[in-house]
Amino acid sequence: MDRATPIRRKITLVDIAAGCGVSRATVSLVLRNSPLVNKRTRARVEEELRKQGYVYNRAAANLRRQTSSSIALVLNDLANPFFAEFAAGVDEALAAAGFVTLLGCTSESPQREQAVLESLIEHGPAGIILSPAEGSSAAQVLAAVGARTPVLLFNRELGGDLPEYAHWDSLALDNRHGAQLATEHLIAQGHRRIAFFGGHKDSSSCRQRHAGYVDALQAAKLSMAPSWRVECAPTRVDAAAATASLFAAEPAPTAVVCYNDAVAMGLMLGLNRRGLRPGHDVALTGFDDIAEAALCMPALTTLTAMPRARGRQAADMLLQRLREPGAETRRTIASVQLVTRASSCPPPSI
Amino acid sequence: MDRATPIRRKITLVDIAAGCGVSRATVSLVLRNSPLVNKRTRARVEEELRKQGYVYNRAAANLRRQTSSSIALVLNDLANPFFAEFAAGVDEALAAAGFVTLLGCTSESPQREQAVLESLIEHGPAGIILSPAEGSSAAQVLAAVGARTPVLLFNRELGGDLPEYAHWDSLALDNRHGAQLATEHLIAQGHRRIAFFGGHKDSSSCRQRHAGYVDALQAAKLSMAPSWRVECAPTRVDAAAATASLFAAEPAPTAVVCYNDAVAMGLMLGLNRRGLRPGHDVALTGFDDIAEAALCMPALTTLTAMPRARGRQAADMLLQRLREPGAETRRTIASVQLVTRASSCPPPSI
DNA sequence: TGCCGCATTTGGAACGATCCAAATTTTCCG
DNA sequence: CGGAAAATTTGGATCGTTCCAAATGCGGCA
Repeated sequence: MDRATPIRRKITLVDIAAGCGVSRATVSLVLRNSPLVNKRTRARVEEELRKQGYVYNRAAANLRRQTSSSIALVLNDLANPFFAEFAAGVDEALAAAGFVTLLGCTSESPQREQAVLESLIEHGPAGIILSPAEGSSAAQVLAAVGARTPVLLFNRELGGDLPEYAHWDSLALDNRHGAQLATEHLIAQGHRRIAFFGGHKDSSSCRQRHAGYVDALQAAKLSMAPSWRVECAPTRVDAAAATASLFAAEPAPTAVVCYNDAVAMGLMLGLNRRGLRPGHDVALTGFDDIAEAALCMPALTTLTAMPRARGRQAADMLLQRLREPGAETRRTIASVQLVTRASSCPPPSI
Repeated sequence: MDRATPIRRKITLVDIAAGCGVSRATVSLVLRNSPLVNKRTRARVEEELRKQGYVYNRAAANLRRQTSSSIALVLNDLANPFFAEFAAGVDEALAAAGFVTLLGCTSESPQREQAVLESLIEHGPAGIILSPAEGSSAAQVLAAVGARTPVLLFNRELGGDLPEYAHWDSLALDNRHGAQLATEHLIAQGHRRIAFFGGHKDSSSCRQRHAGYVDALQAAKLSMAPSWRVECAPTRVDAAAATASLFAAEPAPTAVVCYNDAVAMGLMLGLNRRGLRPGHDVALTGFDDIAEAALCMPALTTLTAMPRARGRQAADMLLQRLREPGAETRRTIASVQLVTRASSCPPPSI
């Protein structure tokens, strides 16, 4: 049976031109809404476009015009709800500006990051939004993407220095001030023995958050004990396992500023296992305001960075850079907001 | 100082060819690792490529070869952790196969879905992985993408019928069997009055899950009361608000099979407000195994679909389709697994 | 020396769009 | 009606790569 198949070879400008007796150039003008073409010609061409089911070949156009209509978004961890929201925001803003998003995930591995960037750059994105993998270095990223493509760094700093000709914009969260807000809030609740829990010292965001915590304690003239600074991987399981170290020495803290929400959740688990009720016997705060923060028992006091808005902002910053390649480098720090919930209770003794 | 600026115009094959005195064609052969070129020539060319910092222009190559190296991934809701994990899995498998992921989010709007598909298709993806927005119809999607590009439908069915020439593969979850497993588990725990809570009847996944619930009840010769079937939007707030309907008539259920985890979380909230302790006075189960399911109090018994593995599977199915365009349409149903946690307690009276 | 076969290299056309300068048609006005 | 100005259309070159048929160089052998 020789039933007509609707899957035919690709329709191009030439087919349309032939179909309605004009030249390629005219069809091209119609496609781009040029005011040059005659109304009646335009109507004829548009009819033919519809009839033949033409689809524009943006790759060919980009090749000829030396332009690009894509932006690469390279994330260290898409499965993290914070970055998923961020990605949704980026895509939203890019789509609105007529760009498409090329996605790449690095799973926190600098090697994969390098490979992903090398692969994406071959597709000629107009720019790159990069949330670096932990341990990724400026030299490495520069080698992969070259100096032609503008990069916007999100959330983390790169190790090592960039040569001065690579002026990369960045968008970071106000980690320091955020942690300070959380700590001040706990102090205001009446706590005097406050620990900082989770994260690794070699992560820039962890250092910054810890610094904010120290700021607040010093401003309130409160002291810290060495056992009140516990490092662990920023995951629930690790945090749950590390809980014991907090209570290794006397006096134990009555409140804990956690590196992030995941760590805080793990700590809740760990506290429960020790027979301590989080939000009752021990106060705690997180960072990120992931969805479960509002839901867990007790609901978690945390800092929200509004990741979707940050995604839109990152996209807008990069688009702005494309518009003005020569403008001065921008290093934006987005403020974060304290969301007070049940977990940051006053100390039990009061 | 006339320090060389690393930002120059784009380096092409011609630059390399000129730089080491061979022809374009030879350089092209080197790039594609052709065995035709002489060893010494290859070495010379590769040196020059390195020296000039050449980057391959895949778009130009794709244009010439009539190929594509991208796959579009269109999701109804990237902010949902389930889809974020799925996307990470898709990207992982595509990257391994040398493809890049073009991302598109539709925010559950068929209109945006149409727009997103129309935009992405202009970039000429080799195929599309689509998790349709609620209410999206086959005709609409077909109009946007045409019949030339293979589509893999994930998770949901499209409204309306596809013409037979558009043979689209699909990957769905075994909603029916999953809900049946959950219901059987509750029956095994001793429950006799079991409700089905949440979701909309016009959603295919909700119908399927409800069917599995009915299967289990009928197999156990248990009856259902009309008030034990409550519809609500699949969000926490709506579910919390709808809780009262479950207890509108006597006798009230002792266990509840929820449409998904979000609904289950909302129900927990609603129960708490009524002074009922979920996982104690009322047993419940969810669906999806989102991250908070393991964390909430009580931890939620639910069904896991292993979204990252599903993402890899979806990508592999589509890649397989690209390899064999003529192969028979595949409609795969991925099994789901029951994860038993504290929320599915025995009835209080036992 | 001349010819063959093998290994290697090459120039021109092509992919599907856009740019541009020039050609063609239409409109307007004396 | 003629001719200039305006409006519209057009063919050829081009973007960076790959394909292809043909050219080149070289060693071996009669």
